[in-house]
Amino acid sequence: MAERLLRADARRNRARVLEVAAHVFATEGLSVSVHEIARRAGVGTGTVSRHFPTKDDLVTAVLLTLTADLVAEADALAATEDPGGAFFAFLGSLVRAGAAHRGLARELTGAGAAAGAVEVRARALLVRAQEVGAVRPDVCYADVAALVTGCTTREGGPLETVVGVLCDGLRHTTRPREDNSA
Amino acid sequence: MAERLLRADARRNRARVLEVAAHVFATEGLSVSVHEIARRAGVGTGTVSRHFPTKDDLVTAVLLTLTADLVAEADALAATEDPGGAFFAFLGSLVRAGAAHRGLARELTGAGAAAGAVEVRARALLVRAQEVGAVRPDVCYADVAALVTGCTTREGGPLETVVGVLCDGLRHTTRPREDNSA
DNA sequence: GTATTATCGGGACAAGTGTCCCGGTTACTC
DNA sequence: GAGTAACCGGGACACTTGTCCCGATAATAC
Repeated sequence: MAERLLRADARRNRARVLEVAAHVFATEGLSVSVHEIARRAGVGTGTVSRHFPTKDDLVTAVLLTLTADLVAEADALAATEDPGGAFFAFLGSLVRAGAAHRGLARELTGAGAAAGAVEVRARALLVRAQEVGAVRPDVCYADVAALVTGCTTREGGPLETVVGVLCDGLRHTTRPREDNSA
Repeated sequence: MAERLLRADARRNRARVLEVAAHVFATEGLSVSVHEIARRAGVGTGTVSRHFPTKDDLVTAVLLTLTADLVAEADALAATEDPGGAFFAFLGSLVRAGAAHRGLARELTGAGAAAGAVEVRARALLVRAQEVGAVRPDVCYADVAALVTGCTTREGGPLETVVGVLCDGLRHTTRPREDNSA
């Protein structure tokens, strides 16, 4: 970490830009311009450009702050004794995080540089839940990611219902059919 | 319809632009420029601009050609004697249509001018399926639309699994709880 | 307090977008 | 087949976006 080498005002500005960007991306999507972010953060466009040479760098940095919490939660859940409960709990967290930062929802579950850590954990939780028979065995991570992304697009209402539907659908199983694959 | 007033070449060009736009929007999303669409259609940008004064007009026109089939199917299903089956069948069609035209998926279920007709039918099918107890009563159309949109983002694999998960989750019900609302 | 140097601000630039317009061409009418 | 008007092509324009640069400024070391 070379953060200590930054000057005090530079650290402040960097943090402020990151904060504003997170808020703006969450509420208005990734299409907001860098100029607008700089304006709202009260800095010049050059300042943003220096800390985050590319818009993609800015997006990645915002994603990193988001994924940190999710990664920590996933690791905690992975140590749980209830693989099914752990998976479904993380599913809810993913949806909530995605819905709270709508512009970044797709990137959250994707294989981007920042979200990779989340994906790895989500995959592991899924596999573990499937091994104990808590989640139907025919779904793969891409299926779950797509469905989660969809849930995050639910606007103007509570997320509980969509998450509930999703969990019920993933559960193993509506009607026991334990041995239709072996 | 004033289409008969168009000159022959104008009709041809209009159809060609529409065709190319549908294909391009489907495979590369709405962010493709009008210039690019004109180039691929082998016409000038002015030609596109005249038939569809605004890019939004072009998108709407493409959506209209898509929704026509869906509307017809929905009307046919609405006359069926199995509300549950009708709803789930239409759900599958919606997902397939959305996945085949990824750039327009969100607009398909939305309240845009062109997709309104689809939404009205989907709402009706949902309500009817809920009335006979085939679909859990706590979901609303916005929930379904969000989940369908998610399914359409599933890339590189078969859609059957996600649709299956979605249907199982929506079905009424994993464990009967008929009277928790009344 | 002064010198130094990292950092700032915002104007500038290139690339890309949607939209419009005009001279030329082609299809339809008689 | 000639006249007319609708239509075409693509260049032009205004605008936005991401990125870079440079003179001005303010923080840090001594």
